[in-house]
Amino acid sequence: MENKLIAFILNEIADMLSIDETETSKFEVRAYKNAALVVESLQEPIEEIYQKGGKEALMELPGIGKGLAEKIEEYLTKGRIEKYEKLRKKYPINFFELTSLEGIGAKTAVLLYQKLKIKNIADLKKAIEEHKIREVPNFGIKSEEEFKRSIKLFESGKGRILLGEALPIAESIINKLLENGKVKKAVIAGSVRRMKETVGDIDILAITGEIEKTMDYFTEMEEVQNVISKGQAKTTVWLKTGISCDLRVIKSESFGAAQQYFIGSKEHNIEVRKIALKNKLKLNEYGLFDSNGKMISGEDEHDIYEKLGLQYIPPEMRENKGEIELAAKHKIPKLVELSDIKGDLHTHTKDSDGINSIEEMAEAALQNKFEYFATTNHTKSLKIAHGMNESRFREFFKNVDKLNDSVGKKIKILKGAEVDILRDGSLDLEKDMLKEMDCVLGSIHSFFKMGQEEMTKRVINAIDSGLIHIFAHPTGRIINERMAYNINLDKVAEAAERNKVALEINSFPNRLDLNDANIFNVSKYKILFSIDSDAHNTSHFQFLRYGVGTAKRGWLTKERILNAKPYNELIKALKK
DNA sequence: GCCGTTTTCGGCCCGACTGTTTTCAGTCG
Repeated sequence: MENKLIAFILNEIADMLSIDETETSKFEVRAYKNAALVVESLQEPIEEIYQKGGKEALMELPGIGKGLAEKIEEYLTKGRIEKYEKLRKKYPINFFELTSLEGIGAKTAVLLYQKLKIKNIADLKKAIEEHKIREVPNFGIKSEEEFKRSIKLFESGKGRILLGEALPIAESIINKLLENGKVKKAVIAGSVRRMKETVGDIDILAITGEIEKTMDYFTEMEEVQNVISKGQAKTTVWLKTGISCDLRVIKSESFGAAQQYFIGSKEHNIEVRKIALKNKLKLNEYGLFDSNGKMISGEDEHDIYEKLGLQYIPPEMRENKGEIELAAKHKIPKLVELSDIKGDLHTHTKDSDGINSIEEMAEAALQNKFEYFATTNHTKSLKIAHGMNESRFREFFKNVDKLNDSVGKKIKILKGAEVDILRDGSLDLEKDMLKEMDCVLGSIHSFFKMGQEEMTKRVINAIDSGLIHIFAHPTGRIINERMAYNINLDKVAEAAERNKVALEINSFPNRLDLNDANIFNVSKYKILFSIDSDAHNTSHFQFLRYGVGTAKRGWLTKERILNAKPYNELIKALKK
């Protein structure tokens, strides 16, 4: 797949063009940047698009016209783009590396190259050590320190953290701001609000009558490591947890506009602003304005979308993936909510690798107001997790039966297992045993490195067995730790449709598997999804909100969610 | 370099903060 590489080249061309900026090339730069984004987010390999429809098919893509289609064609047929080669000769700089440092864009990179022959981060490090940066015109000691800090950040690799870490921090900061009394209202914006699986920073919007005191309080919170910038409208701090946090002070008449703007995404906002322009209106973070500059909306986010002729768009959908077209037709689906989830179908107890007993899990499930949950311990071949064999399951289920007798009126406990799908696709427990269970998850915990064909066949074998209800964490990826195994999800979804097997959306913060893009892609099949916590202790039930957020990012409604069904319907669905 | 429900020419999202300067360019979101 050449998409990433072509996007990379288009980005570099944009960087290099931006150096010699005349009035016209400013927009050429934007065109290249925009095209890079389009190519990178394509679901299909661009070489396939080209093979099928040639240059004309490329020109069908948004933001790609004749010129860019020819550049892409040149790359696909000759393996090189002349314009790119020429620019590279002029600027032999590792732009990708240098511009990924905070505070360095293409122009600074070139200035550093022209003055100090700096081509990459290693060169920059050396120049900082030798205190050469401060000798360059327009730079000083502060710039030198800023670059040093950026490199440290880059090398620590802590640029992005898990949603599951960021959201609780953001909520805690908001609570403190509200308790402090100076802040009337505070909300989360940015990628945290959009429930992206990882986030690069935390954005908080607040209304306050006492700006300076609020900014002072914010910069002095115990979570803060150091202050990056501090102003009347915006203050940025670096948190001890290794992420930056922006606090923006908003006037109440602009609060809706600010939310619309700062929730993003950037790509979504650009499209919404274009719609405003088409209607001879202007939209910015302060409000929606008519051609006379009169504010016609701003306090309420819903009202802004409405005045633009758009249905309200849930933050999780705001990625410019077609949601604006749907909103214009008033066809935004009613997405699943956490309150729709009636129970959890993937949980563990201390009998395999969990922490709590089945009794404690039942109590916690009750507190979460579940109608039911399934207890699904690991099976015998997963030794590391104390996987259980048939006789241990039988013993364990006697306990569950007893517990159901006593709490069954309040909550139903389904007997199940997370059964290993072995190398050949067979299952790690006797068939008769599996048939007796209420809810069986199949999952992969071994031989992750199989080729795509073999891995896909292995999983389809398991799905075709008719013995599993849910295929758990379908790609096996662990964010920032382990790549997804190589599997053809389309074929898996086809098999799941055939066998009425649900695909899991595992809510564990470092899994979120299926992810948003996977969900979006396979939702074209007539399958259900199961949003599960994979709880290994009683507090893990709270992870469900991340799974629900991911499902919303994949545009799912509650009708598509197996465990949004009430108990009686769930049982019927599982019997099938 | 892209694009079209005023346009095949003339637009293209836009405001905040910083550093080093003294009026603004660069970067970011």
